[in-house]
Order: sequence, then structure tokens, then C-alpha cells
Amino acid sequence: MSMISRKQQRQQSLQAALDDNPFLTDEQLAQQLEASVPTIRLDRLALGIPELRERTKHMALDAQKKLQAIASEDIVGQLIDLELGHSGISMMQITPEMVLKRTGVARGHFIFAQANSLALAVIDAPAALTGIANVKYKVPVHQGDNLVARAEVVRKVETKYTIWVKIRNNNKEVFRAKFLIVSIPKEGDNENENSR
Amino acid sequence: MSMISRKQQRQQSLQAALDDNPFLTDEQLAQQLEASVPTIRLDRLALGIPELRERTKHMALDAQKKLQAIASEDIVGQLIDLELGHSGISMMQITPEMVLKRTGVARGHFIFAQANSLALAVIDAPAALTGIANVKYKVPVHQGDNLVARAEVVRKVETKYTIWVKIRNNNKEVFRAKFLIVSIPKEGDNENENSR
DNA sequence: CAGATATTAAGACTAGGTCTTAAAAGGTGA
DNA sequence: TCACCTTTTAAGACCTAGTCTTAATATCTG
Repeated sequence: MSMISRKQQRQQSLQAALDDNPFLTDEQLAQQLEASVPTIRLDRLALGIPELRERTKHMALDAQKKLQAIASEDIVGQLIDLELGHSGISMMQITPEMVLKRTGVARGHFIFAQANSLALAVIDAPAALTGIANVKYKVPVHQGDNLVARAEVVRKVETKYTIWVKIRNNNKEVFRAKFLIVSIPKEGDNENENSR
Repeated sequence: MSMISRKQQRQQSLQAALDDNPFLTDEQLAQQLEASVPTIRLDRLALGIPELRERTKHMALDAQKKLQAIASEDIVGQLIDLELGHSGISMMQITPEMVLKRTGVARGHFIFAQANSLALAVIDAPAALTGIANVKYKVPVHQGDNLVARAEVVRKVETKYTIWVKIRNNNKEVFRAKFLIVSIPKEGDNENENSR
């Protein structure tokens, strides 16, 4: 009776084929699965899979959003609280992209990114550069973990800030770092002051 | 004679509009720039800008590739040379996503990512975790810069490696870091050996 | 005003779908 | 074996966001 109908099997293959390559047209799918194009359309409808163009568009938007979240703009993670010049708190959830497949452990640079960008956000200046970072990873972090980072300015001498960032997962400290950050007060071209 | 023709001005606006939102159709562009659809098409042709669907597709592929490069799999940057257990070299170009818009300076965690992932790659073990990192940013790095990272194992005690990573831009050292990395030899669940 | 350049229009075609309606094929129970 | 029902395929009309070609109009400039 319900011996996995040909239909179900085909729909599974369809799903798999699109997971593998979302840029397949219905025609290509029809060929690959040895069914007619209308059948493919029915299957897509049944599975709630949109047409190629919609899929492409979603992928574009999606990937872009993730890129922005990871790469550009503001802070890595969500800024929860900020007292400019004093302290700040941010939160970040470990997504599948952040972990090494073999071990399931989050790659260190994402945690560093959260800490570093929070440290920079706390500085009360239009721009700032990280100079030195001392970092300690205490406990490995895994997918789905929710990291809470707390940054505190512990010293400020002229444009030089010393900032401590501690990251906790479920109230257990998993990471801590000390950043020495230099703020750049004016728009002047004085970026070479600490080079050579 | 060449007083910036209306045409040129319109084409600039077109480029800007698409930079801002690449999902605009010709019709929407025509409305926005107060020209006819055919004009928009001619302008696109002149500027070598493909149609909406092509743009969307390229974005999807592009962003996905970048995501992979930044987020998942292997190394951040390109692995150029690797002597397992001894040294390694990787290269990474600073893309627009990596820089802060205000200052044009690369965000520190990308450079950290390159260094850290290279350091991990050098370890001759199935898996490894970063324990401690001491990091110094010497010179700010900008968009388009080509960073060459060189990692070297300087000490190894049992499962604990000390690795130096130096990054140069155009033969000038811009970053250096020391990593203490613990390798995990077996598949056993001994991840808590260095916690608390 | 002539001539060149820029712009718009008109028509035919395309891909990769949509949605609706209809026909054919196939297996199953009585 | 027939009738029924599900599954599959087909056929036709429509859509978007283009393509490419050819032709007609504006508009500016010397």
C-alpha cells in the first residue's frame, strides 16, 4: 500500500538534486529524473519549492545577508548593551557555517571577531584600530551555542585603550581577550604614526 | 563639447542605482532615471551591465563563493605552500567586504582569521584547537592589499604547538601573531582536558 | 538649415516559468 | 474483466524581463 511510491521516490530525488544544485531548470530536472516537465512542476508545487528564478533570487539575498552579518558593517553578533567608553555586551549564536565539520567545534576567528568588534564598538571615537590582542580560548564552543560577550575598558591613556573582553557560553567563561586599541580622533591622514 | 552629456550623467546614475540595488528591473530604472526602457537597455549595453536575471544569478554565485571562502571549509585565503608540522604560506586579498567603510581599513578579524587558520593547517594532526593567541597589528591594511602569511612551528611539546605567523603586505610586515595550539590526536571525547 | 548624435518606438523572439483544463496511462478491488 | 481512482502527461493561454533588429523621431551643434 505505502511501499514508497514512485512518486515519493521521485520527489525525494528532486529535493536532493536541488539541494545539490539549486540552479537546475525544470527541464533539466525532468531529464535527470526521467519524468515529464509537468510532473516536475507538480512535484515542486507539492514540495513547496519555488521556480528557478525565485530560488536564485532567494539565494542571492540570503547569502548576501549572511555575508553582511559575518563580514561587513557594525558588530559581529548582536549589540545588547553599550556604554560608550565604558562597557558593552553582545550576543552571537554559533551557526553551522562557523564550525569545523570534522570536530563540530567553532572556528576560533569567529569568536575573535565577536570580541574584537565589540571592543572597537565600545571606544568612544569615530574610528579605532586594534593594535595588540592577547587571546585565550578556554573551552571549545559548538554549533547552536549562544555566546555572550562583555567588554570593559580597563585603562585609557590618551588615544590608547586597554579593553578586556570575556565571553561566556551558558554562564561558563569560554574565552577571554585583552585588546590594546588606538583611537583615531580626526579625519587627518595620520595612519602611519605607529608604523615602522 | 564634452560637458558631461546628459547621456553620461544618466549612465552614471544608472550605475549608482544598480550599485545601490542590483535587483532593479529596466522598467524601474527607466522610471527612476526618467528615460524610456530602450534607453536604459542601451545604457546597460554600453556599460556592459547584464540583465536583471544574470545579475541576480551572479550575485548568488558570488556571495556563496565568498561565504564559503570566509566561513566554511579549509583555510582563509589561499594555501600556497605547506610543510606539515613545520611551516606554511597563504595568500589573501582584501576585498571590499573586509574593510570598514568609514576608514577603508581592513577589519582586524579577517587578518586574524588568515593567520589562525594557517596556523591550524600547519599542525600535523587530524584536529587542533587554538588555546592562546598573542597578536600584534603593526600597520593598517587596505582594500586590494595582498597579504602573504607565513607560519612556522617554533616549538612542540607533546600535543602543544607554538606557532609564529607573520603577515606581510608588499614585503612590509603588517601583522604578527603567536599561537599556542593543542592538537587532538584521537577521536576520543577529550575536549575538556584544558578547560577550567 | 544640414548633419550627427541621442532617444524612443515597434515588432518578433526567448527562457522559464505560471495556471487551467483535459486526456491518457497505470494499478487495484470487487 | 470492468470500473474506478490515482498518477502522469499534454495542450493552451498567459507572464516577466528580457533579447535583437529596424525604423522613426528628437535634439543639439556647427
